[in-house]
Amino acid sequence: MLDINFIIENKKKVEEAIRNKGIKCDLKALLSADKERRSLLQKVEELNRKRNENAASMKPKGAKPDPRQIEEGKRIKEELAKLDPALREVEARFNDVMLRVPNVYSDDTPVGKDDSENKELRTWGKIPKFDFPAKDHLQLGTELDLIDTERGTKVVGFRGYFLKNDLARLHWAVMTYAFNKMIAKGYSPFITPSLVNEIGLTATGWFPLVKDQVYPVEDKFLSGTAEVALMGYRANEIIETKELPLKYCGFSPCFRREAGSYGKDTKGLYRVHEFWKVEQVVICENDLSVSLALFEELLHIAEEILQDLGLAYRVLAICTGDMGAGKYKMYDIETWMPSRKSYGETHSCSLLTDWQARRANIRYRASDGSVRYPHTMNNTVIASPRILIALLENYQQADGTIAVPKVLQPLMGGQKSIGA
RNA sequence: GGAGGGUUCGCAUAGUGGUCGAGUGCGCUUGCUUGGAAAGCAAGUAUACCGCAAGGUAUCGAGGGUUCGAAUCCCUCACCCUCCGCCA
Repeated sequence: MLDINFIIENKKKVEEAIRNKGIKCDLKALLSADKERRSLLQKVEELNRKRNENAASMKPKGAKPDPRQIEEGKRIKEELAKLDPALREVEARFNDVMLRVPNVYSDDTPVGKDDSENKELRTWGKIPKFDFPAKDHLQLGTELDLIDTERGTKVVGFRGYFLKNDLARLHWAVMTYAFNKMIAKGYSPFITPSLVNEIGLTATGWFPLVKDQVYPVEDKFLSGTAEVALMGYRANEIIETKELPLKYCGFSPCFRREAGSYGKDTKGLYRVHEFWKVEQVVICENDLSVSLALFEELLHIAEEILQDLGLAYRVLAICTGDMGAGKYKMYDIETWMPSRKSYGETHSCSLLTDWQARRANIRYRASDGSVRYPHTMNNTVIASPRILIALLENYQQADGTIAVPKVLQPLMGGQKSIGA
């Protein structure tokens, strides 16, 4: 959410964001609703003032209230009642659009329609060359009894899967490795709820913008990322400056409907409805010089982990059309996946300025005593099973086994390879 | 799932129809006092919106309702606590 006054003062910039991000949002309707709302509010406030005045003037102890004043009170009440439906209607209309107004984007964000216009910033690592017929992760996983998608489909349905045996261990190893790394970097570790109410989903922008990606469960929802719970964590609170920046990392299962992607990535573990992720979330001062620096930190931590794992990757600056309504600036990290003969998205790093904080009503007391909305940002630390695709495919050996990256070996009981 | 009790300004509490956006204690801030500190004394100490300001309006878990007037009465919901049942 943006400040309505900011929207009014920066109408051009906001319009540009709506257009270049490809968001459906009627700014005109918002501005006219705002005008109506303000003028109605003024009338209501004036009537309230009169009502309070009238009531206060007949306070005297036990004395019989003046019938004329009671009549006056009734009259005011009736007038208020007349305005009430209109005010409710216009406020609902106003709020509805407000929740759909995208954030503006940074000057260095590439303008583009879709992911084809993202900009590669850098690459790292060596793309492996195999002197034997390389297999994809599904073949490797099935042959070595590590992945069972057939029975996964039996038990779950489309996109269902089981991770088995050493791959189940590798999953925990890489999760634990990433989690420990975050703790060492000074991030507070969380195991966050995945079954959640609307508060975090609205705060992060899933609601109402991409509500169709979220599974409902009775009166609750299955969250698509720990970011949802971590943004809800401090909702409606005022944080003391000395606490900032808040550095959180959260592990949780993640659920995504993947609505509208039925034809995409139908084989293997790339696009699934249920996965696990360690996520990093930072809440900091409303100051781009602070938040941009922390934003780079989040990116570098993720890069460091991929480097530790010895996986080749590239960093992309995400263009307006691919970045999502709330984002001010966004990077993706894509990791090399031999079977795709290209990089596949494994990390997504977003800076939201105060767009989420307003929705979550998270505020902080600045050092000058004023109350402000902080900047928030988040990035993947590690997400499995997608990262397992890269590990299986990049680390496959001529003898059909899969090597375990050095840093994960201690977490696999010293095991150096899988499928031996 | 059943029965009962709660939710007030950071914390603890007072407040059962008008003088209550709301008292007291603790905490915190500032000033006085002091060699310094403690104690003591004094003042201040929620948030949002409108307004240049003075000031106004709203908010006592949330949402409805009754009333000229609601923290206070009624209804619905959420959450917390106690007891019983069930259970990973």
